[in-house]
Amino acid sequence: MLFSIVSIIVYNRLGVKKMARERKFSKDDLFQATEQLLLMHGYEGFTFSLLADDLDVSRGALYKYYENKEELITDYMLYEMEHFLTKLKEIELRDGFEEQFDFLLNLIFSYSDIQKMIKIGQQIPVMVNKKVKENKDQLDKHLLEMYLCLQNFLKLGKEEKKLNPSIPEAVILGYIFQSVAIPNHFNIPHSVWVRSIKEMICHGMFIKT
Amino acid sequence: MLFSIVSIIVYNRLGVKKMARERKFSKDDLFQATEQLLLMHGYEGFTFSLLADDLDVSRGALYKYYENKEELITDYMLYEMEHFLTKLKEIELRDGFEEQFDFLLNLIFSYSDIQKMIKIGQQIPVMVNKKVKENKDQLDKHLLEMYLCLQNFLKLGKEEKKLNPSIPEAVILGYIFQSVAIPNHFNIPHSVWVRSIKEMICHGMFIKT
DNA sequence: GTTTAAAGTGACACAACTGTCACTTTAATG
DNA sequence: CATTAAAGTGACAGTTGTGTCACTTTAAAC
Repeated sequence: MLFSIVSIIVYNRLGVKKMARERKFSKDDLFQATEQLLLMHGYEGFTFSLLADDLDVSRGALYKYYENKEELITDYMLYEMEHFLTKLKEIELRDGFEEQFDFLLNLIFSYSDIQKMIKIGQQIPVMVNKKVKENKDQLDKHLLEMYLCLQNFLKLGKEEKKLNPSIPEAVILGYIFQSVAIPNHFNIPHSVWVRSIKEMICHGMFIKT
Repeated sequence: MLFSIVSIIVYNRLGVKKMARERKFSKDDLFQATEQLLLMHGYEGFTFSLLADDLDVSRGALYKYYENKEELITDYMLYEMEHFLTKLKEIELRDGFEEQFDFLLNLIFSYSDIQKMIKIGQQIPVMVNKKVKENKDQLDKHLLEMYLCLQNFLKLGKEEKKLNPSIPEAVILGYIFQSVAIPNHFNIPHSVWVRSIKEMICHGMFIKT
C-alpha cells in the first residue's frame, strides 16, 4: 500500500486531525537518491540496502512506502516523466520551428539522463504486482503524449519547408534525443559542445555546398 | 590463473604430449553466452550462476578458467575489441572519404552493441586483481589505437574539403558511433533505417538550400 | 590396463539482498 | 498526561550469489 508522502497531516477514523512523527526524508530526497543510485548501479544493481544507507534510514522504513524496488522505480520514473512533459508542452508557446528546436534541445540537455532511464524502465518486469503494471501503463501513456507533442513540432518544420521530407520522423526524433548521450571524453566546453551538436543535427558533418 | 582455452593439447613436466578430457563448451560458446547475458542483465546483474546455467555446466567449472566475473568480462571485451580493430583497419584500403564512411557505418552497424559494451566496461572496478588491471590497460591501448585510425579517416575528409571544420572531431565521431544506439521503436526496415541515419549524419535534418 | 592431468561436479561456508513483523519513538490531540 | 497512529528500527528466515576444494570423470599416452 502506498501512503500519502506529500502531506504529513492525516485523519483517523473519526475524521479527527492527527499529526504523525516527522519524516526523516522527503519525497525529493527519496527520488534524488533513487536517480543517482540507478544511474550508478543500473536496474539490477539497485537495492533497498543501498538506498537506505544513502538516506540514512533503516531498510524496513522504505517498505512502509513501497513493496519492492520495481514499485519505487516506476513511481520515480512517472514523477520525472510528468515533470518533463509539463516542460515539453511549453514548446507550443515558442514561435517558429527554429525557436522550438532550440527550446527542445535545451530541455533535453537539462534532462540528459532521460534516455538511460527509458532503457532502465524497459528492464522492469511487468508482472511484479498490480501497482507496477499501473505505473508502466501510465508511463506508456505519457510516452505517447510526448510523441504526439513532438509530431506537431516536426509538422511545423515541414510546413516551414525546413525539414528534409525523405527522413522518417522517428529517425529525426531518435537522433535528437540520442545526441545527449554522446560522451564528451575530451571535455569540450559545454557551450561549444551544444553549438556543435546543433550544427550536426541541422546540417550534418558535411560542408554546405 | 588463466589456462590456454584454445588448444586442448597440453604437455606435462617431461614435455610429453597429453590429451585432456573434452571441453563441454568452446571459447566461442563462452563469449557468446557472456555477451548475451551482459546485454540482457547489465554488469551488476551478470552472474556466474546465470552463465553456468546457460552453458549447461556447473559453476565450479567456470572458476577453472576465470577467478571472477571481472576477469571474464574484460577478457571477452578484449576479444571483441581485437576483432573490431582488425576489421576497422581495413578502412585504409578503401579509396576516398565517402567510401570509407560507408565502410565505417556498415562496420559499426554489424558491431551494434559495442557502444553498450564500452559503457559496461567503465563500470568494472580496476582494483579487483592484477589480471583485470592488465586487461583494462590493454583495452585502453586499443581504444587509443581506434581513435588514431579514425583520426586519419577524418583527416582525409578534411583534405577532400568535405567535412565542416567548425565541428570538433569528437562530436563527429561521437555521432557516428552513437547512431547505432538510436532505438528503432517503429520497426522501420533496416535498409531505410541505415540510409536515413546516413543522410542525417551527412547533411542533417534540414533541407539542403 | 595403468598412469596422468585437465575437465567437470557438488557441497560447504560466507556474504548480500528480500520481505515481514513485533516493537519503539514521536508529536499532535483531547 | 493519556491516547493515537504514523514513522522508524532491528532481528528473523529465506533466497541467491561467491569462491574454494576434495572428489569423480575422461581420454590420450605409455
